[in-house]
Amino acid sequence: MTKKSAKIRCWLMKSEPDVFSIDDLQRLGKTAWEGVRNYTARNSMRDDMKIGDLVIFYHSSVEPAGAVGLARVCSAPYPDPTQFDEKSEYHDPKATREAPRWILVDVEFVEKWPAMVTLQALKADKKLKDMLVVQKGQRLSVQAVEPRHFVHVLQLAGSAQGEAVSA
DNA sequence: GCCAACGTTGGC
DNA sequence: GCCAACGTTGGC
Repeated sequence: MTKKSAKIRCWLMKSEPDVFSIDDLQRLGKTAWEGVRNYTARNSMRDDMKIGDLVIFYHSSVEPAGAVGLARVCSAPYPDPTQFDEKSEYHDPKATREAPRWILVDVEFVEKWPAMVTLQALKADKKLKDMLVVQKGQRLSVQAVEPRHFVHVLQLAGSAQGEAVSA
């Protein structure tokens, strides 16, 4: 194992499929990851994400919940335009264009998996017991994923990218 | 729909 | 700067 693999940046991003699903991303090709209103999640997008980083797309608040595909970061961070939009449900009256509060990145579609890897399956896998998404009570919507966890999830999913990422 | 866990706000 | 109250997330 070389140090190179440790430098792979991997993420997991949650979305409620009723609001925005992997199918929506596939159809659009890419999207601005609007509406994140949590500072930890924002900081990840603002400070740590780089163009080309791979993202597990996760469907939350749905039965069953789980990982459904792969996306890729495809922009530098920039202010979430919805914070300035009074008509948006994501409007933030405390944000100004001079001092934006909420920063996002664009993500592009990579692949949809043949079947969801359910949260239940993630929780049942001993290799993933330290993965953030399976921890009780955790609800961070943008989270870093350790490469060993990332690769394993892709293997469970039968991802076409799995081989390339682990190589 | 319930509610545990967590994050944010605001009074002090 | 503490912490109670409140609002939200998200699994179940």
